[in-house]
Amino acid sequence: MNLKQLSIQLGLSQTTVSRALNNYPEVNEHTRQRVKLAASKHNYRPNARATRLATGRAMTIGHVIPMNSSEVFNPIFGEFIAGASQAYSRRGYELLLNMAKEDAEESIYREIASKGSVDGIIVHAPRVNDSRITLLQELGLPFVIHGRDSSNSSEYSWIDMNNRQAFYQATKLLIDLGHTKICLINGDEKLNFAVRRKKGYLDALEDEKISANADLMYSGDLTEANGYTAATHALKHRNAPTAFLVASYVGALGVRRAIHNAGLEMGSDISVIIHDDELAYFHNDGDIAQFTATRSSVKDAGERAAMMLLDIIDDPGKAPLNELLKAPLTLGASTGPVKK
Amino acid sequence: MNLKQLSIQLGLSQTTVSRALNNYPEVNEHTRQRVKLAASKHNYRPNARATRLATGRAMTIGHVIPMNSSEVFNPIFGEFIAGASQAYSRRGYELLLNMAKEDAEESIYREIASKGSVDGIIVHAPRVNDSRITLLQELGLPFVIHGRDSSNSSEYSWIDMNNRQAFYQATKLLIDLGHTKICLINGDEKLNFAVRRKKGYLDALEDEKISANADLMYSGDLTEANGYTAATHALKHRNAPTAFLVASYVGALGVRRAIHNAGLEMGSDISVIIHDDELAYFHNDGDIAQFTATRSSVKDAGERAAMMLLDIIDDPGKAPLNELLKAPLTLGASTGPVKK
DNA sequence: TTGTATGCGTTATCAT
DNA sequence: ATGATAACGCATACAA
Repeated sequence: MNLKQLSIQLGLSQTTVSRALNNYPEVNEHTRQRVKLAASKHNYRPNARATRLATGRAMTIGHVIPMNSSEVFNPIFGEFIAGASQAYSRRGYELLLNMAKEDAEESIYREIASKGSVDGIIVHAPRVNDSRITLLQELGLPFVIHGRDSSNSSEYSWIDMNNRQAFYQATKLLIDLGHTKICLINGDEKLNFAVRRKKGYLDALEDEKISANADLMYSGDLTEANGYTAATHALKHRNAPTAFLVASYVGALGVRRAIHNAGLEMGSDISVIIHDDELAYFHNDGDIAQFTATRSSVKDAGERAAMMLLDIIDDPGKAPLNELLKAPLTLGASTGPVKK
Repeated sequence: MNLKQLSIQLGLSQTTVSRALNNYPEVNEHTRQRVKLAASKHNYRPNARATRLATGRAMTIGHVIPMNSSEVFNPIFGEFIAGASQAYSRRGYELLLNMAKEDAEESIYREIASKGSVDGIIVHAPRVNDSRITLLQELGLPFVIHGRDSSNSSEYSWIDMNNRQAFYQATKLLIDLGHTKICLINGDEKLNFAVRRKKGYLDALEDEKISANADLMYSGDLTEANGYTAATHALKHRNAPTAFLVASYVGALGVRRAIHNAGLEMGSDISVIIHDDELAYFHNDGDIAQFTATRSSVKDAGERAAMMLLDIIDDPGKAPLNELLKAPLTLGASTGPVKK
């Protein structure tokens, strides 16, 4: 059933039927009711392909997720997207997922911009000095970045958490507890968020006159296995750490395994602080949370990012939007004073 | 730049330019080169909204992910979709993600079918006697299910792993090792896959004349926390299990935590077998795998499901496709003979 | 080998 | 308050 058929059935013009369904004010209320009834009776819905051509809007947002060589899908993306999806469905948008291979990146973005299957995109996992940002500014496609570049941060729209502050505060707490050998297990330091976190860690050490030790810093995809390997390695070091600062819950699961394997007890023998993205499959809850953590819901971030983007699309003239989320430090069972 | 402008630039008709770009054989090779050069020079790409209306195909596949009340995004979906995405990009398709609230399910599927923004869908997480299957058959929208209904399995297309067989074999191994008190920590038994796994477990017990004990069976979302809670509870039972059978790696991380908290050692004191979906963030590898496991790559399943669906779309007359994946049992460090 | 004319199913403009 | 007609940007049947 299409608009033409429906209008013939009703003895009205396509125009009137279309207007009735789209709630144009000028249409007679009785007519509107009659049209809507017939539409739902015949299960009519406007063809999206035609609507999109006619209006020039795709009513679709693209999420571009970089897939690196290891082709790993980070659970954090899923959660962020689940949040964004709520905003889209409220406002009649659909979500297109694009898993871009890093090597063909520029052409992928150019294609997205010119083919017109989306009205805007959310950019995930920005790198240090990410070339995508200037590219997207050139292309003129509305976008919001989950994260930031190092500079020029008010010239485009982004949402981010305060990575430096969170890791500064976490490191400070460990130092206050007497720890001086603190091992950082960080995300991939090609990515901007990881660099900011490292800076927070290093700044806190410096403020407390503790010299940083490169042997106690790891960087990589935050998988369980990588967390395990890094922590196991660190614990074998002649100057083994008494505390770990881990950039994700999933990575911390590997750290926890390494600690147990070394015959140590988390919280008493060894302290651990994580950053907790509040993933639904990895709740850090309970009477006392398992891990002391800086927390920030990545699902909320996704929803807010989506709303920002839709606002920008609705009002293309407006200035870029920026939002910096807090990540408060919450105490759990995994931290304690250093053992003498 | 659109087709009209490009064709004027070239002094050709839109038709010829269109044919040249779409590799129609009749167009002069020299003309084709000239057209393609101009197209890439001007960064021209056909407008997807127009192409879709003209061809009647969306070149897009929908993935419908049920979000239940807890609104949880399962990492397994992400991995499956990452696999599917590879097939789509090879064949020029895009991926639309639809996170459907369970309460409005029927209307969501009707809308997907009638609005025409996708050419087919992949259905995730089929339930027991899932009403979506007959609905989709009525609607006539091509679909592939990841999993199966209980019956009529050759009347629609699906890809699934042999859940019953996998869990039968795993249970059998535990029994061979002398375990009789085996605790099942299963997925949500509203879902079909979980029911099949339970059947494998129960069948093996029955074949070995071991009586099943409802106190040793848990069912729910396979989060770390739920795995922990279930295992902790089981270990406090007066007839505590000597082995766990866990339906996912993530759930098993919680089980592992519970075992450690109880002061037990996995592998020697307590055996654990998991089903391993081979998620990238949760590799069960190493010289000796951490967990003894039945394994089946859900990413591969996603890729194969996508290929099946595209084949069905290309040839609508063909009979439904079915594919049953094996999940071989591989030995790891988490199993051993029962302690006397 | 190229061009003309029509159609895809809507929305939007301009009349009435 | 309703209708006729054009426009969106392509693909394709038919003509040459």
